[in-house]
Amino acid sequence: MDYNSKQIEILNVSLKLFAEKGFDGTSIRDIAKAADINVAMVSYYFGSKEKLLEAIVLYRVSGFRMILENLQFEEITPIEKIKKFVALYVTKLFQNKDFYQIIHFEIVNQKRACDFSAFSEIKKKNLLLLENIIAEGQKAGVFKANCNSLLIPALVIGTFSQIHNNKKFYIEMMNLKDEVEFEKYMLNDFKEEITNVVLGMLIK
Amino acid sequence: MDYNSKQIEILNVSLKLFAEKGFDGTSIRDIAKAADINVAMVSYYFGSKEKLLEAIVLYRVSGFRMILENLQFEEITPIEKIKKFVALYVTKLFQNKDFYQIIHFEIVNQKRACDFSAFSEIKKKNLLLLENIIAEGQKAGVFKANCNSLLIPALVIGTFSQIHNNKKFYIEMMNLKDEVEFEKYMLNDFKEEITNVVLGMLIK
DNA sequence: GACAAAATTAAACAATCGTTTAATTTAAAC
DNA sequence: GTTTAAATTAAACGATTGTTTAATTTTGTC
Repeated sequence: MDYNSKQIEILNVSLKLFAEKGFDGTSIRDIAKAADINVAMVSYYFGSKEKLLEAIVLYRVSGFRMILENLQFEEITPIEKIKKFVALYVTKLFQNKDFYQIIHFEIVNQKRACDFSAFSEIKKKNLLLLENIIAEGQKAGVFKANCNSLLIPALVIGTFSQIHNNKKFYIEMMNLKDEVEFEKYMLNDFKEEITNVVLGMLIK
Repeated sequence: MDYNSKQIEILNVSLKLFAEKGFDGTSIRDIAKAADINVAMVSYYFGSKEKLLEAIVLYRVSGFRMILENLQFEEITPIEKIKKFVALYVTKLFQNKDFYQIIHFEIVNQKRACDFSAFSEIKKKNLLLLENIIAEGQKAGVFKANCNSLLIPALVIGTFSQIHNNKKFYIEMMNLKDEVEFEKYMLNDFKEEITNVVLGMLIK
């Protein structure tokens, strides 16, 4: 799939709108207005609104080229690898939060006949990588024998989403002055805190 | 607010449908069909579709009578209190997962002019209770001095939601045989695992 | 500059949306 | 049994939905 600049504009605009207002809450006319195009262009380029959603998913997933994969071959301790793993994960969540917002709603909301297997495959690969790091740490005698690796990505993604979705609540509770400070918190303090939680689950 | 049995039926049916297909993805005719009523009855009883959503929120929140509050006065150690706190939290999440599904989407999706302050107030009260337990544990010398109490409910709710929203993925990854086994996992093993994570964050 | 393909447009399409109407049935009160 | 209010209904309302049409403009090619 190679899209021209106008198609990419449509993909980005509708990604943002779908994340903000939901797929059903966003009309093609909303998209057309925001992307400054005619209503017919979505059907013309993508076939239908639902196919546009599929195009968004494929477009973003294909951009998910595993930054994580290189971790395997770095010559650092398992603990350092876990730190990097979580840090990269949080950064990626932050950069793609709109995408995650959409996809997680659409996965629950099984209404759409949308294929998310490409997304599942990436999750499986990430999980396998994590298991390898943990096994490495167990072999080295620094990690506990019994730890549920499946819980870790769920914990990182879930906690991140939970806080980000309730942004206003947490800005108030943490006495932050604006959204900029909140985003700084997520990329710095939160990243560190959640890393420590994960390390606490693993280290003996 | 006291609703008759027919109104409660509408509230329950639309709660389920909104959780499954989203607010915008559910039509009043869908609700009417599922609740076996005429389409006009929703407007007749609740005024509008949006007011029905508000009624659902108020109806469920009012039922959220703090089981947690009694924890304060129990004569058990802070560690036991945290264990009970998390266990009650997970149970409540499980029982109200449809409601959480709706409210979390609607909080992000600021489209609706819906008042969720009643929900925020409950969250604040729960947070205060948790802070008291933690302070108690710190005074007793069993909990760390620096721990972000705000992170704990986010972690419990977030991880729970993340796993529950990706039910199919986790059933496959955990080699569970059906949804019944999955629900058992959530109420037993998961509850224990997430409790240990929280305790790991707190205990010295 | 003529031609063909692609891009873009405004208009119309039928379907569905939430809501209202006005008529009818049911229930309760006396 | 009559009266009155509440509950329920089918039908219609105008607005909006996703999509298609057919006409027009733009673009690229020779």
